[in-house]
Amino acid sequence: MRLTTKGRFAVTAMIDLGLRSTNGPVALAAISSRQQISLSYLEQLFGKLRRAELVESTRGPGGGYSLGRAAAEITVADIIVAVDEPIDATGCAGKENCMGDDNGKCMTHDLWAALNTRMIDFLSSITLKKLVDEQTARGVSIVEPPIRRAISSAPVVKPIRTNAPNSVFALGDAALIK
Amino acid sequence: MRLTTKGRFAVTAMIDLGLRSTNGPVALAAISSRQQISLSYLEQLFGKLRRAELVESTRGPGGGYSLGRAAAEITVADIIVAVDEPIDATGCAGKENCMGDDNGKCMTHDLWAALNTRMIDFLSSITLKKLVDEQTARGVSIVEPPIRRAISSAPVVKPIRTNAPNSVFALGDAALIK
DNA sequence: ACGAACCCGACCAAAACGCTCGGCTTCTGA
DNA sequence: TCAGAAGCCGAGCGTTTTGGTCGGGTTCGT
Repeated sequence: MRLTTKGRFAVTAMIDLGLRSTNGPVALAAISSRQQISLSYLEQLFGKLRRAELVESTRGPGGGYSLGRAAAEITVADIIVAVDEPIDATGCAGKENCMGDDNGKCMTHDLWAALNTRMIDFLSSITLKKLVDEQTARGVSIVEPPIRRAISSAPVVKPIRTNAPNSVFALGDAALIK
Repeated sequence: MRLTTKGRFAVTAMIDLGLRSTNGPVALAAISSRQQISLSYLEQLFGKLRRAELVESTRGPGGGYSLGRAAAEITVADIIVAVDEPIDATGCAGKENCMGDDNGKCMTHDLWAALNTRMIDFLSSITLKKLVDEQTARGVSIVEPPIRRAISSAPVVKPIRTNAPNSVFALGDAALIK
């Protein structure tokens, strides 16, 4: 269970999807412009999400992505596990041959097993539906005009974003952490 | 709030420290050989931990590190925040000028603020004391001979470890995730 | 058939990860 | 007093991850 911006992007996109997937599939380009995530990056993320069967795709014009199952059945843990590679921090990769000098048992292994399951349990308790409801409660306007051949203006604002993994500004977190 | 092996190493080392810091400071070399973490890497981590006042250092022979305050007053969140760089996943780095096409409010920002605080709250609820107690309950033998000029053998086993951030084997997680 | 949308793989720069190395300061004990 | 144990510190290094671009495809509605 890793926790990076990648998983955060995925969760954000999934919420966006959950907010407007009531009437037909949602195109990635729409999510891209709304959430300011690069389209190609979204494609990668949704490739994994689709392989994890969290979303379904419909190709061709008018297509896009829809939720693979009910929003109440999708948890944050599902999403993060789907997009992030698994890590092993035990030092003894699952094996039991790990022992220090004086203590004959590997401490790290069971420790992280415990903490990891706690994390998963926690993030599994937060469903996508809960997050979506929070957003609608906060009054996010979901207009999504049922397009169907009506656009000509709105020349697709390219999301400007440096390729720096984390921005120099962390002031958003300054209030959060501590 | 990022969650990588870095923070895991730090927590592991802090538990090791909490386990044996009852009688005097603990040398990093001891933690290194027990937990199989490179000494120099430990030095970097403990540099940050010291600057965060989670540990105190005593120099000179017989020196080492001890907890900066009671183990019950140190949380996992404290440790992780101390060693990991902060990240910003909001897209709008704390500012309010972020708005999509149709919705005039930034969704991502408050969303991650909420989820982030939830994570912090959760990890803040786990104290170092709790983890240390779990370990002693599981019967970790803490012998730590009060050395004082008595070593000549035991030629400091160099911790072998690839410099791969996460090992190829993730079987430890296979049982944990899902 | 045009084009909207998903699909996919290659590639890329910057950053973080985990670690090494070398030199330094501080302090203890013989 | 002085060797050595320990913390301190910064430069650097190879690899992986991150976030992204590009170019080409395959479907499929209109």
